[in-house]
Amino acid sequence: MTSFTEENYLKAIFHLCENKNGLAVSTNELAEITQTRAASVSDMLRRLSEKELILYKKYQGVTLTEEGKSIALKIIRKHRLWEVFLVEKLGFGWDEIHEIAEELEHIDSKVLTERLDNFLGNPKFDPHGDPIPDEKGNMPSQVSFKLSEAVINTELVMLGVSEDSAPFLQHLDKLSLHLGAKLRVLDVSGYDQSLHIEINKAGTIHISKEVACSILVSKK
Amino acid sequence: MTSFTEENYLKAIFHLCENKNGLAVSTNELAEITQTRAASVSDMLRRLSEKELILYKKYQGVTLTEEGKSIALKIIRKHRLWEVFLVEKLGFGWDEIHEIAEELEHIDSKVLTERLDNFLGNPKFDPHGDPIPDEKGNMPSQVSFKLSEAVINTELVMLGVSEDSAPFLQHLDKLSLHLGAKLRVLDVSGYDQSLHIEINKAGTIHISKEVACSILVSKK
DNA sequence: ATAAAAATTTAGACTAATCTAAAAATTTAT
DNA sequence: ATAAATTTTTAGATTAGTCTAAATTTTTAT
Ligand SMILES: [Mn+2]
Ligand SMILES: [Mn+2]
Ligand SMILES: [Mn+2]
Ligand SMILES: [Mn+2]
Repeated sequence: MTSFTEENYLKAIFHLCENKNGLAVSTNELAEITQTRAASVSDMLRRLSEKELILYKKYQGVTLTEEGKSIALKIIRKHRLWEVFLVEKLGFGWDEIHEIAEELEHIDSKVLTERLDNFLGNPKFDPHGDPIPDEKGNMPSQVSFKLSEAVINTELVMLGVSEDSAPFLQHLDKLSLHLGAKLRVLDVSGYDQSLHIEINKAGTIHISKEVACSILVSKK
Repeated sequence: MTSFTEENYLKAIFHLCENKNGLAVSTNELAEITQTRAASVSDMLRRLSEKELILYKKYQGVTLTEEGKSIALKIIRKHRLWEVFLVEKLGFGWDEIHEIAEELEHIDSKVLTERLDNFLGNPKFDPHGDPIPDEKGNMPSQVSFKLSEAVINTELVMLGVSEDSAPFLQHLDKLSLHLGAKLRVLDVSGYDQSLHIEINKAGTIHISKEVACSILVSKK
């Protein structure tokens, strides 16, 4: 059995690896993301390694074994399914769900997960646009790029966000930037790289480079 | 903050107290219900007492303080709401939900609980007929008595069960004994006190005294 | 009223998860 | 290539929750 804590570590390793294209994750990175000290991480890595959930060479960072990856994907599946539930069924905003899903993701019942998935209509993406792995851990793929890298005047669709802090998501809400919105970059400032964009052919707004970097889009 | 474990102890004390009409609960009773040893219980009681969640005098048993009771009722509220969700929304049988609800009841989010309550239509009773406390901890009350104590030939409605083990509930399923069923006791055996009962004016069955003792009914 | 039995608590030990401080290894800069 | 800085690990301690075995208290039976 994997504990609540072990599951959080595996998930953190998975996410960090993902952002680094498979490169090994460092102790300090994990300490930061799990809100603990490096010493605690070292100790946990030793234990996860004994359980063969990670590949770990002292001082050389860590990656997941197949089994570790499989567990991480199951947690991520549950996290994202519960997020869909919270938004679609209970009417939560996308900025309010992360902490609750952090707890729900550890509920240990295969049949519950599969029934929930069905109840929700087998969604492929969560409310932040993140892909929901299937029972076997396969992620639906979706080609997307940062809004900040879009070609001017191209028709775009907003598919996701790469940050999910509440303040960021609330900021997007204020600007009416929701998943599915049709976007078009009208202009990029030469001074601060802020973007002037059109939303749903209706109005236009200005957004900072930082915001544009965290918005994921595809060509329409 | 109360831990997962502390919450389970408080809930156990609440339920045991309930069955004894407010009398103090013994260490051994708690050890049995929490699946631990008496020594572990003693230790936990010392800690809960320090937190002023229970009234505890060594060797004299334990009762809940108002605060302890309030926490226990919040957990029970969540347990029963999640049970309704599992049956009404996800299609689980009443025999499959207890263990899952044991985990879900510890999810700590007031707003989640209240939104779930609304989503479910503010149910007053769970799938086993047990009352769901409201936000303030008030239990809806319902007068019921054991089927084994019913007067012969009276019209009855099945309101709940006082045991919720899967084998017992599955046994009731096989006999088509569901909440809301209209029952009538036709006869009680002088030999083994087994009952001959009519269900929904449709058919009749024989049930043992033990089963009849765990079925709660009211006059129609 | 004593002794035996049962229930409960204490003592001492263990594991998981964490911490701080110190030691060791690796990386970076001169 | 060596020293300095940074990262990581180890050592030793702490807390929650559990256990077994022993001691203590309460209850029951003679
Ligand atoms: Mn989590
Ligand atoms: Mn998400
Ligand atoms: Mn529980
Ligand atoms: Mn129930």
